[in-house]
Amino acid sequence: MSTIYDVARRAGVSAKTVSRVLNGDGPVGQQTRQDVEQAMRDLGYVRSNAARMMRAQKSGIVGLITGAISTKNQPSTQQGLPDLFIVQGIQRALETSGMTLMIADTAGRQDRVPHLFSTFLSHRVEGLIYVAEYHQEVSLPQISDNTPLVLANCYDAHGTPSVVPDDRRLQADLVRRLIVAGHRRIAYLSLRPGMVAGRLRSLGYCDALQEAGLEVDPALLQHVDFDQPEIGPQLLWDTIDRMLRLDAPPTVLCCGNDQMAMMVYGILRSMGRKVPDEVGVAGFDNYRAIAETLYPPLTTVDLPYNAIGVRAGERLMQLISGESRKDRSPVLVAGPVHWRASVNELRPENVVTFRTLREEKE
Amino acid sequence: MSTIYDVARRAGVSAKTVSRVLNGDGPVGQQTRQDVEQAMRDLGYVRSNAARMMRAQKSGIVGLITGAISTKNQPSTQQGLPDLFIVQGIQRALETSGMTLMIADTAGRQDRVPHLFSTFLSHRVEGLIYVAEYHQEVSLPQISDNTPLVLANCYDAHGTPSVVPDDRRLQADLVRRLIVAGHRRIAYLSLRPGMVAGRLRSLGYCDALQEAGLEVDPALLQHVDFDQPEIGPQLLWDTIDRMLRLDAPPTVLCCGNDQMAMMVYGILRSMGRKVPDEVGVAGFDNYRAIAETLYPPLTTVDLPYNAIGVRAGERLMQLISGESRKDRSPVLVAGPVHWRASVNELRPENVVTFRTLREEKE
DNA sequence: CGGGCTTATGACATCGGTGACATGACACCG
DNA sequence: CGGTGTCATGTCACCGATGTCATAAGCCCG
Repeated sequence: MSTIYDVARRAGVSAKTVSRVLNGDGPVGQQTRQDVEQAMRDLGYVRSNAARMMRAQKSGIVGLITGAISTKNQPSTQQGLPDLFIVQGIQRALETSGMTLMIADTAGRQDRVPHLFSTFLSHRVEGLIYVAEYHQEVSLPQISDNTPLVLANCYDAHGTPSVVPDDRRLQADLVRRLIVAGHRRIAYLSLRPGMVAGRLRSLGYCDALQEAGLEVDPALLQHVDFDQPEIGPQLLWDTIDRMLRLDAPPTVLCCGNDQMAMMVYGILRSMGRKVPDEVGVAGFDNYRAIAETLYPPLTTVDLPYNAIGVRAGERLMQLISGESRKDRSPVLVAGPVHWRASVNELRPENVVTFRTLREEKE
Repeated sequence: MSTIYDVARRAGVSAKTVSRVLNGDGPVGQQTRQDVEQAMRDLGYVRSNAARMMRAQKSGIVGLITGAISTKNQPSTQQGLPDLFIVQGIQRALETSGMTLMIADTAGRQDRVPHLFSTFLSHRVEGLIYVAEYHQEVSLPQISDNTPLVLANCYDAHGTPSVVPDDRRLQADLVRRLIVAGHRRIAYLSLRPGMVAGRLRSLGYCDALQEAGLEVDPALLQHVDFDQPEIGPQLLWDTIDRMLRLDAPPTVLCCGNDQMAMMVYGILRSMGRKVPDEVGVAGFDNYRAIAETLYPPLTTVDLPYNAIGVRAGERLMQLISGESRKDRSPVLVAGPVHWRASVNELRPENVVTFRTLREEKE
């Protein structure tokens, strides 16, 4: 691989002049510039980042740590997929700034994180992003150095800058939309409350009902460990069966996520219930491979992992450039509701806008 | 960030001695070693890769180019997901060798590839891997340099080392297993023949039938553009309807991939056909989020993207270390059949082993 | 026409780590 | 006891790009 010296020799100038052409700093004569550029082309010259960075003390590298890539095919759940979208968003955000992304993977072992941090520091990364597989609280080793760190899809107790999905608001938005469509008996099949997302989404469900002046019926708010290896489908079956036998059964089942919704489709059909005519189904995530391919397509809400990545990337760039080191509050990201054929709009006379509902209430 | 000189001063030795401790090359006295290690700990020293590489002319970095991360959420299909598993596999393979992975994304624009190559070369990567979103032939710009390149999930016309899924064999394995289960009328709903995978899988289907002495009935081998935006489901519906109305209808529908199988589930149910009792369904990919969550769970074959990544990583390491530069044939990767509840084993009297079938034939 | 200014270019040191080589202190051996 | 080998450590140059300062030519202006 050729160096500026090779280029300099070939162009008959000094190395410094080549450097000037490369960086456009000092003045360079018209002819000289052309000669140098020609020489670079002839030699297929590519500038060495390592040497460059040694002087500048800037690597142009951002480190990304994730469990995404490896934990994902162990559990059968879809979990871990999101990180990839987040990673994509981060890439997009960094692209603009000319940073290169270096990715490392915990391979599912949290204890490797310190080692990965260290590897990144040896590359003198200018910033770090930690991406979690699902919305959660994490506890990372202190990075001694003053390398900025941003958490994506997670947060910690020290107030490290973070970007997380606004699960509560998203679920509320979806439920509001169901209410607008005329639904009043809305069931919620929640994820384990041990999961942050499960808790927040349940809260969002309650928010929307209360805003509309509807009561939260405990019989319609159940959590189901649907992804338990053997018993999961059975638990889900039982819960749905119980709900549908209520005197006032739900007209729509809100599921903790799209994957649960897919399982619910199968169960409802095995029960002989038609979706959406007998009962509607809604998901969460807008996991398109599922939501759009299911029959009928699934009404769900977009958890914009991409946007989370973009925001995390932007946040990091701010920190690197020294701006806004102060702002400590986590960034919340939301997305749109996708209304598809899995939920009916109820008969017009029942359909009132949300606004109307609130006005009635007042 | 501290340097070896800082460490050296603190430990009261020369920089070279610190270097020796770091690399364990020359001999170092017991006490000296301890002093140096202590000093490194005190200062939180992390060695600079840039400086190290300038001397050694080794970056310890491997470049990875993929469209995976960005093209994936544009089309609604599941396409692009595989790359992530491949990336994971590559990570695993490189981990052992201490290489760091640098990832760049085409952001869906093929024309950015040359630029990405150049960025990587400026980091003096020791090797490159190009990962395609789906099994295909690609045509990449020549990398002038002698940096080794491995193609994963794709191949080119120049015989660049590559690792691809053995679609033909995988499909044949699955169909063989169906035959062992007693099925004789096996339909194949193929992906577009424009796709490499579609062609190869169809061939594999034929292979298995022919091996078993069964005839390939053109009425049972159809290709369906199931992921066409509007008409896809309709096309699929028509094709299945036609097949099921045959005098000798198929007992099992083999789908081009798991996503098509998911759609087929919905269609069969809307037709009032029970899976697996009236007709079986089989997929391809073992896309677990779908295959295991569908009800009933889907019989499919594992397209081991992970393994493709691992093999690609290993192949690259071989090339970097100079071994086996000669071997030009692509590496084919296969995986196991996953037998689940979506296909029945037919009545015992019909069930003959594959071996028996062949023997009968002879 | 000489001083001051701009433009174009080069010489050299420097970043942090490591290879090549040198040095000094012992130990071992004939 | 001198020669030879081994161990522990240091000195110095060098990798490639770039910041600092120097130099040289050309030009403007009083």
